[in-house]
Amino acid sequence: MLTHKIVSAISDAIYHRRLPPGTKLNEREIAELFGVSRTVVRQALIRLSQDRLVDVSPKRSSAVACPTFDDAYQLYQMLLVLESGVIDQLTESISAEDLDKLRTHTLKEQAAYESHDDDLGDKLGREFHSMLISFLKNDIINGIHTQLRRQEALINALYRSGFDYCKLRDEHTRLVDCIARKDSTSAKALLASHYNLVIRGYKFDVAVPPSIDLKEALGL
Amino acid sequence: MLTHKIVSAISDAIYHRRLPPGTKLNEREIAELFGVSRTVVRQALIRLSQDRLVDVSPKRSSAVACPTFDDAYQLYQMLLVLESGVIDQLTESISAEDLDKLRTHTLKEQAAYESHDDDLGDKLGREFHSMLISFLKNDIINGIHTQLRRQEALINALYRSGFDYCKLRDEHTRLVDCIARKDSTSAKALLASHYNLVIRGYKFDVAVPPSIDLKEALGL
DNA sequence: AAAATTAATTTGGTATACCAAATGCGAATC
DNA sequence: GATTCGCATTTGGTATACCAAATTAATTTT
Repeated sequence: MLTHKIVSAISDAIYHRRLPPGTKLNEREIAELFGVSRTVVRQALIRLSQDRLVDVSPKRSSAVACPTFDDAYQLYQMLLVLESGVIDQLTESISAEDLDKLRTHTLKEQAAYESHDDDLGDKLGREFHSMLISFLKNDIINGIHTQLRRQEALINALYRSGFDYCKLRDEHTRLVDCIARKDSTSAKALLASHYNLVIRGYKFDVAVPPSIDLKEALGL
Repeated sequence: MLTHKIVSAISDAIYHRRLPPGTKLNEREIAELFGVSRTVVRQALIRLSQDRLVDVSPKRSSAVACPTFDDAYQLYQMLLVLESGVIDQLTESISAEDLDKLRTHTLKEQAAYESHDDDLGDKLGREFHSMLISFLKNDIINGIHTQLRRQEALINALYRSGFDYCKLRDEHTRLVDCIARKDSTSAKALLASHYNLVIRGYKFDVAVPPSIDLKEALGL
């Protein structure tokens, strides 16, 4: 299915911040870039808009979504709600192996931090949350979570300034400890302050994202 | 936008169990029923498939989704996770007016039960959960929740046998009490047993849903 | 008569064509 | 010189057309 190919390409480009928020997505242009018809592109844009990755207003050009600051708040509230609920479930049922996986992961995060590899640390930090969710083995929850993370990428592209990676990494380690001793209350409190920290790291003065060459951003 | 019209019509028909799971959705047939082109129908089906309301396999006719029993379990786990997280948030911040709204609603549920109006009781029972979620005023969470409830309708159509409305209604009342005294632990325990009860009410021997006249089901 | 094979028809995937609304640009006006 | 009006162009919404895969029906073969 060609549609899927285009959805992946665009959502990947958004996730890796090659397509900044606000970028106009002209249907004919994209169709030509991929060598397909507008029909397919249109279907792809519909999917992406349902994932809140692109804004589509009638008779007006679609564009990479520009989440407001309120959108960001709501997204992190949703992530908090979701992961809190997951932690409630996991503290009762998590296996020893899964706990080990989490611990191993936090060690990797620490290593990335110590070698000052910010991109890697960033990636690992996100993977930590995905890993946590995946332990529930619930496809619905996993799907929704990855969808939320894609939106987060968009928000980061807009609002993120420098992060305090050390602090975040440390919180992941402590979170694992809470889960290990089945202390879901502390775990959730930690999670809440974690996300608060993330939001606080945002800058309000949004720089208008530079316009971008579509062809290059999509890797074509 | 014609697409939206068709999405609404189909998802409404599914939600109100006029379109049973497994119903074949022929693109040309639907196009003709609505007096539109297949292009539009196809776009609608893509949206619906992303909401897990229709299954679409390549080169094979789309059909109203037939969730497995495992899908049902995962859905209720998701609902539990989501609503647990919401309750965590609400117990800290719910307003007196919102609490009143909940209480008023449970009274309505009781009235419906006493007058043996099962359909109304069912409707009110679902609205209770939606109301709870809506108090967070988070569009993302609301959107995902309504999407989940649509899937639930599909599951009910397949697996539901008789419900113990009395018990469910009573649990809603007790849930409100827990929230009122900010006892989120009990509230969540109640919610968990609530959903367990729902699942337990399901019957395993799935009757093959009767085939249906599309035109009638879509109200055309 | 049952099973397998093939021909006919249905049906989904994609491309192209057409229309109308929106955008952009240039000229005319104040 | 700034603003506004109107025309040209772009661009999204929908319909139609064509192809290939899948389903069904028919036919043949064992």
